Amino acid sequence: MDKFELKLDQAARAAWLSYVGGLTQDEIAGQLGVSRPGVQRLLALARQEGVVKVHIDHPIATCVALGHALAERFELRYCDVVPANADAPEDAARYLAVAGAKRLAQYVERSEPLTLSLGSGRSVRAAVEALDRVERPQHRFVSLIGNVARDGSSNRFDAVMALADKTGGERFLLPAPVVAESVAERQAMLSQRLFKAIADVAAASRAALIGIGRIDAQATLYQDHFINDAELDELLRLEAVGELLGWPLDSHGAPIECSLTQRVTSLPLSRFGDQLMVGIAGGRDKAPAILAALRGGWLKGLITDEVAARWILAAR
Amino acid sequence: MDKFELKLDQAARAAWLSYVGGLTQDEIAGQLGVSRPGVQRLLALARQEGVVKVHIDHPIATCVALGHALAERFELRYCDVVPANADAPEDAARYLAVAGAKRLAQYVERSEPLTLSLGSGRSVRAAVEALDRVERPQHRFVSLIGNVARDGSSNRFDAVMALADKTGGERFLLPAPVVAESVAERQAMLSQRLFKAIADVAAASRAALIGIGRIDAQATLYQDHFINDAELDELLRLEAVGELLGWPLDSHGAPIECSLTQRVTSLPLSRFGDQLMVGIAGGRDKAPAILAALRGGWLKGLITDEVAARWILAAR
DNA sequence: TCATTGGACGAGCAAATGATCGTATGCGAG
DNA sequence: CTCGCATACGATCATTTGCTCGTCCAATGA
Repeated sequence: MDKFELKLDQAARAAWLSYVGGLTQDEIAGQLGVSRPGVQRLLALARQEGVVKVHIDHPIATCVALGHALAERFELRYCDVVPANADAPEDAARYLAVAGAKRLAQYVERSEPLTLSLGSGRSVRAAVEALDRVERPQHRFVSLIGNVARDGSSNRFDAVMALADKTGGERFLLPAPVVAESVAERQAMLSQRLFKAIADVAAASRAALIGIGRIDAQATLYQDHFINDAELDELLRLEAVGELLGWPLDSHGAPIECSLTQRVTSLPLSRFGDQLMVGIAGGRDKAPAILAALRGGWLKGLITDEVAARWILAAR
Repeated sequence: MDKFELKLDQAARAAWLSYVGGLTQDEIAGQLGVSRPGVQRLLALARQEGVVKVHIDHPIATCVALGHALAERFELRYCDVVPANADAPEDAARYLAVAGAKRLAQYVERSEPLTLSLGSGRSVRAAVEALDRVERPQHRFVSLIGNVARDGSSNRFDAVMALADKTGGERFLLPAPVVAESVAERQAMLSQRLFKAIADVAAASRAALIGIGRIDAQATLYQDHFINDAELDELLRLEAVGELLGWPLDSHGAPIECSLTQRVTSLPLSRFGDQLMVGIAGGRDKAPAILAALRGGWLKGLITDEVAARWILAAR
């Protein structure tokens, strides 16, 4: 019999005793008549040779695996993947919100004063709503994207507003529409003292939770009338597939320069290099946009669902 | 969603990260936003609820499992089970011998002086033969069963002789036939000074490796003419199924008192209460005998093969 | 409203684990 | 036969793990 096979036999014995039998390495060493480090090596060999197979018998396991793969591929600090319930699509959105709320809670529950940024998107809003109410007046919450509608009214239902309401923290809202009417208007806004002050607060924030938008006829930017038909057409022509804070990205995640971007009032993406930008979005439709954001390296964290995760990993 | 299910979700996540992802509990704690002891508890829960399934992908695994089950059931210090190669039956005997030699080597290789007992049986002999030659003149080897044939000649091929030859150790042989011609002859032998001296050496031995014999027309005792037709018939009538050192046992492992046992010269089984008696035998045919020996509680170690192990465990 | 009890939580500690290093052992080439 | 190389082994140490205990919080009942 082969010398290597004999060793593998021993390794399999050791593996059984360790993983199934539940013995300690010392006991196994006694049983097999080798030293404790010898057992160590046998176990390492058994794992390396694939003799030991571990299976996690729970639906969530595939989600964790997907998240791990995404985190590895795109160098994320973390990636949460929630199950996509095919039977009840509305559940997926709720799962996403709960997962987002969990991450938010990790920050908000801390008692040291903290600055947190929030982007736009229904998912961000839903995450905030899923958060438990907790008194944290010491925190500051900044919106990274304008919350003024075309008609000049402030959006009462902004995520920052909701979060500040829930915690009693301070709120900092960008006093601007997402897209200015003209380049000159944008310049005027950006040079406001208040605007700069808010940008400073945002720069000091620990982390940011932002939505990821798609660019097509169902794009939020378009449906909420932040951009018009002509602007959408231009973006589609330039092959934009997604947007972060209103900044359009191509399929490789590179920012797209165009007439629209001359008038976007959000803080530039490049300003967030050192903070933990977390994207939250899910669903097959948003997958290409998420992939673009990941490829561009803009995100350090991601909260998504199984469907999007699978699509992205399959897209290579 | 159920509170318990949520916890199990978390537990499954933790289990995946730990067993598949290979993260430490500290890292998992960071990922999941719980304390390290929390992860500990989650992993314990996952194991307890059967979320984690470990499979050892190697034929030897079933052998180890069988051995473990036998050791548990019959309170053995250890139980080695070797694979039964259905294609090559002669291999089974060699495997058994190698396994026996391994256990023997554990004792023999020690440098402190050691006394070791050996019983009868082809398996014991084969185990000794499979042992590597090693110089250990400090050891003492005792035979627990007579090695004098009916014609008065000493059995040159006794296991003790072979082992002493291999190691240069001292040999102590019982100067008697296995079964005396008469009760009186047995008395005479047992009262010899030499006989008593050997019994004392045997009593001082650390461990004993003994064969397990079956009682039927193919019984070694009978085929080697240690007992005659009439004696075999008596044993069968009294429902003996096996023997240890010539002492017949019924199917529950209880010693059988009969005319034959009045003349057996081996040391009584009850004398070995405090030492490590290891049985070695395999094969479907010997399985009932092995089961009897186990049920009687005579053995503290067992070396057998897959076929016998399966039969014994199935016999309940 | 307050006391009580059950359960969860985290600090701290002992045991177990994985890894490194120096040493021994065997094997092949010269 | 001897040298050099490579491989394997076991002592030792840092890290990780499992566990115990005291504490706290929430639910329950008087």
